[in-house]
Amino acid sequence: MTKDIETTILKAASSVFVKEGYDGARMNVIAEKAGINKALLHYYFRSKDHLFQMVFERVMHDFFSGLFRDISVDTDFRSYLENFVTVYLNSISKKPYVTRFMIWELGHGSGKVNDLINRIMKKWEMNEIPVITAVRRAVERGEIQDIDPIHLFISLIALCIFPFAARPILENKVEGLKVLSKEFVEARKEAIIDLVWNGIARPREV
Amino acid sequence: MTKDIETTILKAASSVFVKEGYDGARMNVIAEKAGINKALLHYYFRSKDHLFQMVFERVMHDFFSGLFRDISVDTDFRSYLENFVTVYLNSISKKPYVTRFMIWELGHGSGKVNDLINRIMKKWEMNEIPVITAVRRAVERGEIQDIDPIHLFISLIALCIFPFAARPILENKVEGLKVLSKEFVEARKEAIIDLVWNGIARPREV
DNA sequence: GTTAAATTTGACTATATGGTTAAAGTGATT
DNA sequence: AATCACTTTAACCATATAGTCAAATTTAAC
Repeated sequence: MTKDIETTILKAASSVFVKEGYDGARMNVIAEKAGINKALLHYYFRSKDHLFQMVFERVMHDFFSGLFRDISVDTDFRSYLENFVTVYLNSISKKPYVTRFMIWELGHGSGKVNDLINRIMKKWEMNEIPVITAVRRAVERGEIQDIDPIHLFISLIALCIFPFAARPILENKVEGLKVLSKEFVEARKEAIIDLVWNGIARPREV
Repeated sequence: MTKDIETTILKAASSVFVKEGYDGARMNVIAEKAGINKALLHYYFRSKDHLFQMVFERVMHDFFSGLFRDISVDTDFRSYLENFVTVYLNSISKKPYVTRFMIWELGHGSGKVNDLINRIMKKWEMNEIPVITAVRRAVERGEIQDIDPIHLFISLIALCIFPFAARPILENKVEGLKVLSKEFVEARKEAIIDLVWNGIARPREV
């Protein structure tokens, strides 16, 4: 039952890394949590670095490959937008620890995430980020205004991921806000789609 | 010249903490950079923790108090929006290391930032985040649609800060993108204001 | 110019922690 | 039951690094 103990370790390591960060994580804590001792940890995963690599890879690959699969549909842009936002928010709210890893990465040069994204894109034979392609096409088709695809791409990701990344601050400052609650996530979907599609200027509404 | 050497140390510490993060930073490197030795560092700033606290406080207080001052104007919402985006992007692009500290904080419970924001708000006698107030009023005045102020607040911050936070990833994936360049910052301002105000839907444009 | 206080240093300590090792246990295969 | 590979452990090691300290040096006060 080698497979079993390895996944046990990976899960234990995952939870510790998410909670404490890479530097904060202690190998003996991980071992303890996995019900084994430190030497065994090094027997299965050569080093802390290597173990982290495995955990990180597993979590991120899982997340991104699912995401890339689900947003690569070719429809009219309004539907694309709705699908993108829904998929992104569902994914991230189901696995909020992904943002923890993202944040850790951003503080450490982001090499791993960049590699990972490049690998996935190569595997799926994309030579451009799908959102950017979708925006470009929508503009060409005249479905939406002449928007810079890169800025819209940045904006979409920002609108989706930010509440989860900044959760500790938001929940402290906004009374009663629960970012991970189903209510918030649903409201957020609508808010984003509405904002992006319609803006806030008054006239359009009546 | 005590004051002088203290600020010298703070600057050196600041640059090291920004580059290496708290855990990555080494006291002897900071000392070296400040042109003194380790013992002196502890003579002036009791401990690493304490030193970091000082640096963090200085940087963040500087940033936030400037920001809060400059966005607390009461005008029509279109002007408010333009001013907010301009001020935010100018501030953050001038001091990109602030995002590093933010990111560090997000990975460590965010207690310090929360305290700081609370302190500043108390000092300025705010009992609500100014953006939220501004949105609420604009809705009441009928200047903009009936938007949830909290979501718009979240969206605005997200749109502004995200490119700087995710800079390493964005610059890797988007050929030639230089987030800190004047051109990008200016383009970003326009993109945000335009998106928020008008959305992307086709009809309005002609 | 002597004394005292503040400042500065090199050398040291304590400790946390990632990693190693040698020996022992376990179980399948013959 | 002997062999052999795989698994597990307790005890140990090496090292990085925050923090200390007693002595030396500079500065200020009289």
